[in-house]
Amino acid sequence: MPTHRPARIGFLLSQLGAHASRRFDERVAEVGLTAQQAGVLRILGRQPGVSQRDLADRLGLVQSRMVALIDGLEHAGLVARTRSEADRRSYELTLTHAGGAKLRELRGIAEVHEAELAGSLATPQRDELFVLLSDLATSLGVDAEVHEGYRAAQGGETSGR
Amino acid sequence: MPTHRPARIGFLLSQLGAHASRRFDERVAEVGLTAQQAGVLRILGRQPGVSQRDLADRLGLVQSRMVALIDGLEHAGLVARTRSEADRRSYELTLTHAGGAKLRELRGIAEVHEAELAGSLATPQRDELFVLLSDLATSLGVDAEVHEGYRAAQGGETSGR
DNA sequence: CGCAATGATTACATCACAGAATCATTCTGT
DNA sequence: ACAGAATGATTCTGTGATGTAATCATTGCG
Repeated sequence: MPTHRPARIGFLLSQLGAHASRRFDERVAEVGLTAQQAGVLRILGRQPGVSQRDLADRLGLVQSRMVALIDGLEHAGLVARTRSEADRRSYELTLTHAGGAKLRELRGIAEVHEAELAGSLATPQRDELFVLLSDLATSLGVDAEVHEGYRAAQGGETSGR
Repeated sequence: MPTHRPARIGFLLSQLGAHASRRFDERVAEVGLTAQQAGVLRILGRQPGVSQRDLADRLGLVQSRMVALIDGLEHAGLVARTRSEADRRSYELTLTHAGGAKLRELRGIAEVHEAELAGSLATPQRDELFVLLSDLATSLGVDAEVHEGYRAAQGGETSGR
């Protein structure tokens, strides 16, 4: 056995990723949103006017799922559907005024979330960790923009957990 | 805004954790298991004779879920149920011979998995990352043993993705 | 001895999600 | 300009994962 150190990094990433996701879910739930909805608001904040199709691709889910997702945001008054004049099959989705306010609120949440997660590390370590994780994401092709599903990962990892 | 660097570490952890979990799922699926089942085998390998109740607590799921989980492993001939003599309500779960073999197979998978994930980092960086993640896990109370669910985290994180 | 607590099990409800079919609209080739 | 393919949104339906409550046998405590 050449590399006999157990497979810990994969295990830790799974654990910490699950933890980070769960905590984030809880925080956004406190302002009445799901993480998916938060993702929609984020994208619309940076790129108003995208279609449901675009959104679905970006967030890594199917079109049909997007319908109910946008329905919820529309009923909550955070997102507006406008028929595109260029292509009347599609909508141009935009944030309402309330949607913009909610997005700013979410950014505050993200900062608190970050502080909770990385707050125990001293600044140099935090920077170092950021660099290492970024490198990893790049070499693994984990794109910040295109999201690739995210299913359960119960009990796994074999050599840890 | 004091810390104006966007909340990237939480985001990266979620992304990379999802990626790691998904890839691990795929790999264990190739040997006919789910990640949950792999988790059961791992624990039984280190601690034979535990009950379904113990297992459920350790893996962070409910008792009722454990029934079908063990059923599958039992039918596959990897795990054996034996009535406990001390407490005849519960079972003592153990790995069969085939279960032990499967566990060794899983350990090989975990090594390949680790190599895929962390392989792009040079050894010193990999060690550094391991230390940082371990510190994080410790200070966040993310225990390697007690697993805390793991639900979807679609589209979230607000300031990235 | 009798009642509360506990392990395993079953039955039931719910929820997220994917996939197929549908409808309106747009695009493409000729 | 027109017929057929492609595309965006929507609806419907099936499936799988999971939690909760009820049930049964057994144990432990007073």
